[in-house]
Amino acid sequence: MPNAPKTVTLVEVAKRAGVHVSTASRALSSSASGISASTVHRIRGLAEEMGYEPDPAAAALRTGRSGVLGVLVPLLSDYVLARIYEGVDATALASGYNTFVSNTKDNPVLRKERLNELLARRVEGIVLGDARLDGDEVVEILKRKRVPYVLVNRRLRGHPSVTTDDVQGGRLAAAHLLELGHDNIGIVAGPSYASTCVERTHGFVSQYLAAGLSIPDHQILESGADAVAGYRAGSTLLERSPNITAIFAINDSAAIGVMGAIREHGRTPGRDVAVVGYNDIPLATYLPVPLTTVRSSMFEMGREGMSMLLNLIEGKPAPPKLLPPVLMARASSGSNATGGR
Amino acid sequence: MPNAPKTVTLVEVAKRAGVHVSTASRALSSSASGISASTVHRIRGLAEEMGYEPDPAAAALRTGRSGVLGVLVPLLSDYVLARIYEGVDATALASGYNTFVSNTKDNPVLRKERLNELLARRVEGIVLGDARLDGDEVVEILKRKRVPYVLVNRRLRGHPSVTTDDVQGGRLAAAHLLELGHDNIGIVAGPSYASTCVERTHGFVSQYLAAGLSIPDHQILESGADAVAGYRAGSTLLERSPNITAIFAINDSAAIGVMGAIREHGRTPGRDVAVVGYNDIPLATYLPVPLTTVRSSMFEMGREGMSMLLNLIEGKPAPPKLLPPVLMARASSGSNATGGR
DNA sequence: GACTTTTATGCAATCCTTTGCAATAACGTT
DNA sequence: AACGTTATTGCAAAGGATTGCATAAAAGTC
Repeated sequence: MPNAPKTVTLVEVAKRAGVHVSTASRALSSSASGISASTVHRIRGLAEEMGYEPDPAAAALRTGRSGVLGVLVPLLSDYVLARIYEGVDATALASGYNTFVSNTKDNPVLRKERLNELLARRVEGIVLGDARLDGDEVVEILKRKRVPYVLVNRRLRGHPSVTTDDVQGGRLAAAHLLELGHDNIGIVAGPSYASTCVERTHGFVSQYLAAGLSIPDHQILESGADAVAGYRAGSTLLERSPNITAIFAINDSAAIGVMGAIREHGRTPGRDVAVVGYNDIPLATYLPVPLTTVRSSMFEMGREGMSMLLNLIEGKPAPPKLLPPVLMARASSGSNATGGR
Repeated sequence: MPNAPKTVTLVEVAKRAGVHVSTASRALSSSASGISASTVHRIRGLAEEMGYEPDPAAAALRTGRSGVLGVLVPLLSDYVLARIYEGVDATALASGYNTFVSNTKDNPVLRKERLNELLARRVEGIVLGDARLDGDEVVEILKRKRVPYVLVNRRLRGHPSVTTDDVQGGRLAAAHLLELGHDNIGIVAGPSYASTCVERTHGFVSQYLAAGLSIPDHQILESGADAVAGYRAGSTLLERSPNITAIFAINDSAAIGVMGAIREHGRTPGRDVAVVGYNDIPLATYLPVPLTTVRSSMFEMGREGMSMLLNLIEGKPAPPKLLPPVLMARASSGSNATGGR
């Protein structure tokens, strides 16, 4: 290597300071215990001046701590997950950790592959954004191997998690549509392996039941979670039951797809058919027909999830946490825009 | 530590195989040179069976290669950047690398901080998604320190990059609106430090000039790059010049904001005012008024950018690369939907 | 002032792989 | 049969930081 970057090592700093490496090491450690204030000051100054940066590989090798955490998400190009990850990563960085994030596309095979890559990298813990209700091998492996982990976005009974109170969110959406007098509802329910979708749908349905109204099974459509899926499910619903007056979609992307379907059926979202989404992605307000939706705190969820993981790593307990959702009423449900932007 | 995860080390594999660690190491390396086929087979089998995974820290310490690359982007929760990153990361994974990705929010101070974190982590190269035209300290540092890097999304003269041909993209948008007879145009031009925005605008304007039409300066608005910014700039344009018949926005998020502004001014996007965006994010087709836009290959850009970085790391040359944009005509420009979905 | 306690620093081992060099064994050649 | 090759494997050092233990110096005690 002709142009080796030649980084400064601790020995060089120590040599220059006229002390032993061990002294230099201690002086630079956060709890510079047993080192006189003057040498601490001197060495830190010298290290700074020489541009010394500890070699993470050497430190990891010695301490067994990689300083790296893993994050698995279904899809990072989904705003919701990206935003959660931003919260996760910001918090990790603030605590001196870095994160590896990987897409799993909700594919069980890919999930295990990605998990193994993370474990091979010796991550100290994992934030899991794609937990599955239908027998989640990944969480089982994590539990068995005693790797600290926290679920975000989706949750599983008996595992540490930070999620939105999705049952409550579903109820909010239902209460809103009930208040507007809708009694013939379609639901784009998303995939059945995602707790988010199941709980939102359940909350919605139970609120209607509480009002003495039931939603027929053929008007609750399992689906994907993106705009295309929303479009397809929306089309099916409108064809199957043309007299539906409102559609609840388990997230905003699907809701946007639903609006597209409504338009293609020659109707107008918000006037002819009410649409309610979930998450309140930033675009929601700015859509030609602003979207009524249930706001969830994505960034905060990531932040809290990472905090919980850091606690777990330190051996502290981590009770599951629910974040409260808020209804944002806008034009797509034909309501007077209470939520505003 | 009562519950140390006790990972299997190479010594244990070697001991169990009855060979020296060095033999085991060589047997497991991809080019198992100088080791008999039989022992290679035996040791690999044993390693697999024992669940051996090499310690990346130890390997990195010895070889000086961390196996990690860095990625800096303005904002990962922006679909465009997330999608580019997915391409980057997928390609890195396929080559045995992992990536650290960080948001810089287009903030110069944050950029330097994030860069230093990546360098402290000993990344072997960096993909930069947020290069700035107004004197980019980060690329200068990378160049000076001889850290391999590739620009994606935005480019800078004289630096390796993979970007969309944004001038051409701007031309396509302009040609489309010219064809539809629009001669009074507003432009939501985005930030002036981003080559994407500058080049798209320049391409657009030059195409109009070529057609003998000029666009007045006060109808070209510098702005942010998200929906809010698009909304604000759109509002300003519509108030300033009510007789504008078409607006070109430098990306789809801004375009969606513009459509919101148009609607709030009591007009209908696509009928009263044509809107053209850029990138063709998946939502674009499914909007209540489907968005005419210039498609760019985001995933591919990430993939190509990472390939180029890997080449650079191996010392191969890396000429800048331009990807061709494609116009997707939809309802927001009032055109008969040629582009389809 | 002799002795204990505290404070500050040095010593050396350790973490796990990788790799240049040495050594041995197997093979072929004339 | 003696010797040069080639094929395998072992040896040991290196890479950079951390940390328990030991030592030396300083401070404190009666």
